[in-house]
Amino acid sequence: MINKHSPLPIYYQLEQGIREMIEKGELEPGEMIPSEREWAERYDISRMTVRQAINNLVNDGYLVRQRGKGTFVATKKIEQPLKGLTSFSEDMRARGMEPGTKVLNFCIIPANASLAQQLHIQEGDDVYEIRRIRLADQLPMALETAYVPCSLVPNLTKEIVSGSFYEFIEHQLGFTIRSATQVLEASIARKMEADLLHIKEGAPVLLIQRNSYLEAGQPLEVVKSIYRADRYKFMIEMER
Amino acid sequence: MINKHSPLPIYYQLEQGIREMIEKGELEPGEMIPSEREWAERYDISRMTVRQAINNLVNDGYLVRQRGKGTFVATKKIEQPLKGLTSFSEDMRARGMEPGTKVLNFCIIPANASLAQQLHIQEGDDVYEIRRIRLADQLPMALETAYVPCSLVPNLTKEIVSGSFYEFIEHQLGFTIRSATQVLEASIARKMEADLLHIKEGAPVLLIQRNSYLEAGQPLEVVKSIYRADRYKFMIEMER
DNA sequence: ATTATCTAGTTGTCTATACCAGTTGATTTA
DNA sequence: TAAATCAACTGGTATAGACAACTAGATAAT
Repeated sequence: MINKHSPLPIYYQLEQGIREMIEKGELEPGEMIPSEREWAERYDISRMTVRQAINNLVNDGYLVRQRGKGTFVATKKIEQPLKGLTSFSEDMRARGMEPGTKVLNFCIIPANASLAQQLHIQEGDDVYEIRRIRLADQLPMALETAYVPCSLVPNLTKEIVSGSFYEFIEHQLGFTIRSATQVLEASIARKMEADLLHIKEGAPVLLIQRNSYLEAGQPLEVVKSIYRADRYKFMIEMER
Repeated sequence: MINKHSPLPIYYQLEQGIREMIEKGELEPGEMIPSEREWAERYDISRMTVRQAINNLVNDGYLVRQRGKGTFVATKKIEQPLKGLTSFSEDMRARGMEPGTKVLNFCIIPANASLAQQLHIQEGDDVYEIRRIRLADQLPMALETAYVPCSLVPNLTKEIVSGSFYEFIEHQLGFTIRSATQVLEASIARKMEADLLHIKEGAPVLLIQRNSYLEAGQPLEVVKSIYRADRYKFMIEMER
């Protein structure tokens, strides 16, 4: 595994070797790998050199160190849980409520500078503006305004957005949403929003902006939502 | 900057010191920092020890190495939109602000039913109750109440929680936080909270409850925070 | 003037060694 | 039997030194 006369650094050769063993399953998750001193002796190299290899693998999440015990193959590769990346409809069903939609407005407008930048299009390009009230068990839950480039979805209709937009995107168009960023912020309801959500002016609301991206990082949509704070909590699980 | 007889590792002291210099602007982005040999000579420590400190800062995105030329302050701080788990201190630093803490209250109380259930302990078992004001650039950012089982951290002191509790947990105790759940909710500030946060009664606030778990799923803490909505947005990135 | 070389600086790699600190299980002691 | 001690492991921190690879600027040779 180690060639001292290779132009490649020794620590790098060892690092690659161990990584390969993990990926091939020769070292199983949770298994203890040979100790640092053992590697050093086996290949007649310095323990510090072994540490450099192992350090890199620990930083990459392949290995976990435990002082006094040993170094172990990480049980889970550092991967983001896809939890939380759900549509409004799925979200509501998961909460045991029946999702619903009322379309307030469906039109095509030219993108302003901010939208254009976020959607990776030119300022002035056509985008759909979709304003909807999202219901849960027939009661208002959120006010939602979505912006989608017309070029991506040329044949969008008001009928489609009356149901689940995500289901249409994923099942009819075959697009896959790869990633999303969400920004959450607390605020208080203004008069118009309060009326639509059936709450009082000044009542707390949760603002959520979601930007969704397809495979190659292509932006699909920008969605700004206003949730009733008395009915909605945002929950997220994180692992590392 | 370096105290050789401190219980804290030398490389760690240096790492903190350099990070501070960057954050305070004493070292500007793009600027070359003193060479490894220079640090070593200045504090009479080994160059390898200096390298360990610098390595960590490079991994954290604070510094960039250039072989043959030197080591430089990174031009752009990697904006890490809470991709993983970060402490309040890390979070604030990532936002370019200086974290701070003011301990309001530090005491031991018996766990009520809800806490006991969440922390996997018996009702009535001792837990620390730590109430702190978290500052960002010397201004109140959040009001935080943490509950930690005394059995897990028998020797917690007010001094420790005046700094970064997470750093203590991970560095001193060797615990690793494996996962966490967070629940976010919008609300409005009550009188007392408003006073402590220097905002008006009725102003919007973001409530965040975080439950953190160690390796085997052992609950470490329950933290309830109240963030000023005018200063704090919660951002999350998701992939699948 | 241009080119080549040298030199002094940087980081990168590697060694051999030392001791500290935590874990575990065997051994001794009470 | 139970508790305390010990010994042999583990990774964590730190040292001093060596040479390689690379960079930039000064110097020498053409």
